[in-house]
Formats: sequence, structure tokens, C-alpha cells
Amino acid sequence: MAHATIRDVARAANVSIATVSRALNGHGNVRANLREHVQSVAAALGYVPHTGARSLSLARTNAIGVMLPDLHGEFYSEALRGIDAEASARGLQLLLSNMHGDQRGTETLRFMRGRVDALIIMAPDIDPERLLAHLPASLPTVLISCPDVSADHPQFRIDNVAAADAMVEHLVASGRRRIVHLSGPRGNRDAEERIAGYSAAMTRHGLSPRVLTGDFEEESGTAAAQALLGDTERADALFAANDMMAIGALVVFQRAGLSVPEDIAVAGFDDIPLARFVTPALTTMRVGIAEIGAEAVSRAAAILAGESDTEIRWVAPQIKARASTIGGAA
Amino acid sequence: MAHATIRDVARAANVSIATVSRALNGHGNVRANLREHVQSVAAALGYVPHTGARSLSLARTNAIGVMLPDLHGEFYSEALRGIDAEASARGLQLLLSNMHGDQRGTETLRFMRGRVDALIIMAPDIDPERLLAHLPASLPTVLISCPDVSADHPQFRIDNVAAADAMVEHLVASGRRRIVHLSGPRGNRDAEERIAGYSAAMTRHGLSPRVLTGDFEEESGTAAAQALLGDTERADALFAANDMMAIGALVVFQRAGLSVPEDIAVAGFDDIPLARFVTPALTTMRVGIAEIGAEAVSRAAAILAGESDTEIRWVAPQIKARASTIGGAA
DNA sequence: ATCGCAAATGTAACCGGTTACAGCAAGAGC
DNA sequence: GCTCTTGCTGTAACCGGTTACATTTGCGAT
Repeated sequence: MAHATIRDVARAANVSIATVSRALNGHGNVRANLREHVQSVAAALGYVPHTGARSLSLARTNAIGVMLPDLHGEFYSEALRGIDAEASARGLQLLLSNMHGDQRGTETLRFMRGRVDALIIMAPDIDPERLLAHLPASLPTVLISCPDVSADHPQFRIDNVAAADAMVEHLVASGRRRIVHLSGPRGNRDAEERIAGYSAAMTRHGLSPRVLTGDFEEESGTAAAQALLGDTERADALFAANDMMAIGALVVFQRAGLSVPEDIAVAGFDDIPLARFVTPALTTMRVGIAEIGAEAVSRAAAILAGESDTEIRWVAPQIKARASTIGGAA
Repeated sequence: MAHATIRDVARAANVSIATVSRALNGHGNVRANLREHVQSVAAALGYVPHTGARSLSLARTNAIGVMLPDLHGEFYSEALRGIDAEASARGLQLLLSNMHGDQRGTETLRFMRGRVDALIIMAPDIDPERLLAHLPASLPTVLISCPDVSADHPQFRIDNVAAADAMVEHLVASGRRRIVHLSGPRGNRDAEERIAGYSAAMTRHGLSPRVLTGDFEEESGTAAAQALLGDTERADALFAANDMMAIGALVVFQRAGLSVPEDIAVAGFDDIPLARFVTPALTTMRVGIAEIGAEAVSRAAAILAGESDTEIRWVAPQIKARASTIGGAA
């Protein structure tokens, strides 16, 4: 049996649809016993309002669209967790759409029009023109770690340059010299900035930068570590641009009989939950992506409430120095 | 500026809204050059169809509602990842709604009516009457690990009893006798069934069951391990009802100077990605929740395509014996 | 030029709600 | 008893699309 509509309720209760709407939405100007009658009829029919229709006439959906690259690995899952926590606290639903690496993904943004009140986009490796072309005109949109496409949108930007620089400082301070960087994919904003910060710090210390290119997946950490094992003069530190690559490398080093951090230090980036649990615990830069996600929802909600916000909010990652870089497992 | 509507396009192109609709949706019966004209006008105006309105008249949303307990910990994140992968492969969007432990969460199901074509519900600790009361009548709904409320819905059920039994067998086979079970919260279906399987196997071997009650969170693993450390005759194996509790306990044991698995074996349940990475790697039961999530989407899609499906599909977890229970770190 | 028919286009109803405005009844004030 | 308010209820327009059906157009055949 199909769902009952407001007209079915009106007919069964012998009132007009306007009255049903008012009675069920608590609009005050309905006689008390009539209101109760309508409510009981609605309950008896198992009436549930059609949210789609409702939001069409209200021009309000109580939903936020979320666009992420993918859900692989803990990083974006953590982001989504933070978004979700804040959204449900505010009674908002989430409409999810992942780009899965392919640039076509932006087109799914079109399908969000009319279904959401605001948008949260996290897309570090999207083509700027593409993003700009698909960015909806009349929808509050919070950008997290996206290319610079507009000064009109509230943004979160991670200070990758300073953070990567700080990580090199940490490694140099603990006596490392041959520090290799395993980067994320070219074209990814976070990846490029981390390379820049790494290179600047290396150069400042008179060390020569060496960058291997990875793709943020565990396997590319595995591959990079195997490559390093073959070197005649082996690196004494590997700084990976995210935690999963660092962990992939860590496992390979240990399996090859090297001890971490004595033979080689390993550091990551992001501080995903997993980082604390590997042995030795992984040194990394804490980004706090779940908190950023939650805050993004708050900013979107504030804009919906009428505030204006075009601020670029900078996030400064914090170093988490753990056993994978600081020797003497004291 | 507000978004352009189909009427704006029609006016600007000097045609009727019907023609615009047909031209943009590729309905064939539009003169070729008129179609192009309409398309260029639409592009010039930055017209994007209002998906909400579209799905109201089509009675089709191309979205699936997903209801999970929460996104804490990797288990449900993995489930969502599987669901998401299959959904985007099929061009479906996901509308997310978490219950966050409180039973009120089911009410958010109401807000899904009219917004989604089908529903996937994973709710091992929901009150059956509540679930039944809020289960929408006319929406394909796939249940994963839910209480028995209906024979009319496609379901996935995890064979927790057999799996917990098998884990006890594994521990007994490796010489353990004082095997303690750290359960999930009372009222949670998975938790109760794992207790049952554990108890049955223990009794069969003439061993006395001992169950500590946890809540599936890491902290309750920590607490349980601390409690066990105080025992005079200490347990020689801890079988936790999920991986996070097992890992919490593992850390405490090691910090207290015990060696795992020599002094005490530790086993979990779920095989979350993290389980492979702790040291020693965690023995666990692989549920394959991401695959289940993906399959749930496929079943929902099949029902939407007209198939009928009221099958209860049983999932048999596979044991992953790793170093946390099998001695001799060979 | 006229007719017939197929193809293209327009008109209007519909999806399921909300709400401005109109209508109506009852009570207050004279 | 009559008018004026006040407050409840109903009618109908609207949100932005789709599409059945009616109408117009274009073209070939006569």
C-alpha cells in the first residue's frame, strides 16, 4: 500500500488539507479538539509527511551536502565523523557524494541542488576550473583544503608548509640528515604544499631534498620503503605526507630487519587514530580533521542563519612526537 | 541571485517549459537546432535542475537512506565505506542519519520519507517495537544485524553464535583454559549472541564461563584489562566482543609488563583494518562489513528494479588467527 | 492550392506539501 | 436585533519540475 498523503488525512478527518497541515505543525490557530482529532486520524492512517514535498514549498531541506574524495583510509572517515556529529547535534541530515578520484565527481554536485541547504566540499586534488564551474551560485559552501577559486566562500586551509617544515626541524633536531620525503600525488594541494615546506627546511639546513612520489595509499609507502632498502647510502629518516604511507613503510622496514627509529626514523602526517597503535607509535602532525569537519558544519549553519562568512581559517597542525622518531624507547 | 528555474529558461528561449524539459532530458522529439538553442540558453543562465522538484514529480530520488548507530570506531565507518562504494558505482546518493545511541534516533527515519528510494538500517541495539513502529511501510528496507521484527524484509544476519564458539575452540586448541569474555552492551543483539556462543563452547569443554560487560568502546577494554590484572588466578585469554575493546586491553596488558600471547592471549571480533597493525597483530573474526554494506546496496537496487527479496542472508565470520593468540612469534 | 498525417510544441494537471487570503460563524457592544 | 471584531477553517496559488493530451506546424501527396 502506498503512503497516505495529507489529502487522505484531510478526507478521513473531514477537514481541509490546510487544517491538517496547521494541526500537525502546531500552528496555534486550530481548535484544540479538532487538532487532536486530526492527529489521531493521521496516526491511524500511519501518515508521515513527505519531506521532499515539504522542502520544495519551504525552500528548506535541513540537509547538508558533503563532497569528499573517497572514504578509503581513516582520514576522510574521520572528517565525515566530525561532520556527522555536529550535523546530527543540529538536526541536520547529510547527503553524501564522493568523487572517487575521478574529476567527473564534481558533476554530482548538480544532483545536490534542491536537496540541500548548504555544501561542504573537501577536494585537495580537484582541478580549480572544474571546481569553480560546478560551484553552485546560491548555496552556502564551505571549502576545506580546496584550490583557491574564490574569495567569497568560507574556507579551511591547513598550513601544510609550516607543518612540513616543523617536521623536518624535528627530524634534524634528533640528528637526522638524509631525510627523504614521500609525497602525495602531484596536483594535490596538500601534497604540493608539504613538499614545499619539506624542501624549504632541508635547504635551510644545507641538506639536499629528495622526494619520492606516492599517492597517499599504504601500498605506495610499501613500495617507497622497498626502494629505499636498495640504496647504498640509506636514508636515516622517511617523512611521509600521510600516515598510511608512513605505516606501510614502517612495516616494510621492520620486516627487513631494520629497527625504527634507531636505523631509520619514520614520520607521517594527519594523526589518524591508527597512528597511536602501531609499534613503534608513529610521529605525525595532528590535523584534527574531525574537529574541522564539525566546525565546517557550524559555519554552514551560521550562514544559513544569516551571518556572512568569507574568512579563510588557517589550521596549524601540531606535532605529535612519538616513538617512531625519538630514539631510546625509554 | 537566486537560481534560474525551468520557467526562466523557457522565457529566455521563447519556448514552453515542456520543451525545455524535453530538450534537456534528451526526449528525442525536439527539433535538433531548437534543442541546441535551449541548451545554450540554459547554460548561459547557469540553469541547474532542482533535484528536489524533479524527484517529487518522478517519485524517484536516486538516493538511499542509511541509518547507523554512529561513526565512532572503524566498524561502522567501514560499513559506510562499503555502502558508499557500491552506491556511487550505481549513481546513487546517500542520505545519512545516525542514531547516536539514543533510541530517539529512529524518529529521524521519518525525515527520510520522500527523500530516498530505499533504506539500509544497521541497528543491533535498537528496541524491536521501536524499530517496527518506525519502519516505513512502502520503502524497500534492508536490515543488517537488526532485531527480528519482520519476515518481509531482506536481511543480513551475522552468525555470531557460531563465530564466538569457533573463537573459543581456537583458544582452547592453543591450550587456554581460563578464557574470559568481554561482551558488548546488554540489549545489543550481536553482543548477546556472542555471549551465547562463548558460553556454549566453554560449557561444552567443561570450562566455566566468565563474562565481563563492556560497551564496544576502547575504554571498556582498558577497564576490563585492569580488572583482570588484579585477579589472584589470572585469566590466560581474553576474548573481546569487538576489536577496539581487545586493543584497549592489549595495550594495558603490555604496559603492565605482561607479554601477549605468552602470558595472556587476546582476541577480538570484526577484523577492523587496525587489527593487522597492532603489535602483536590481533586475532579476530573477520565479518567483512564493507562487503555486506555493498551487498546491501545491491539488494536495495534489485528491489527497486522490481525483484522481490525477503531472504535472510547469513554471514559466517572467518577466523583470522594472528600473533595475539598463537604463541611462538616465529 | 488542399488535404492528411506525423512530428514538434504548448497547455495544463499533477507530484505533496505550505500559506496568503477569503469566508464564515460566534460573541461583544450598542 | 444589528454591526463589528475576532478567530477558526477552507480555497486556491505556489514551490519546480514532468508528461498526458491538445494543438499547431511542416511536408509530401493529390
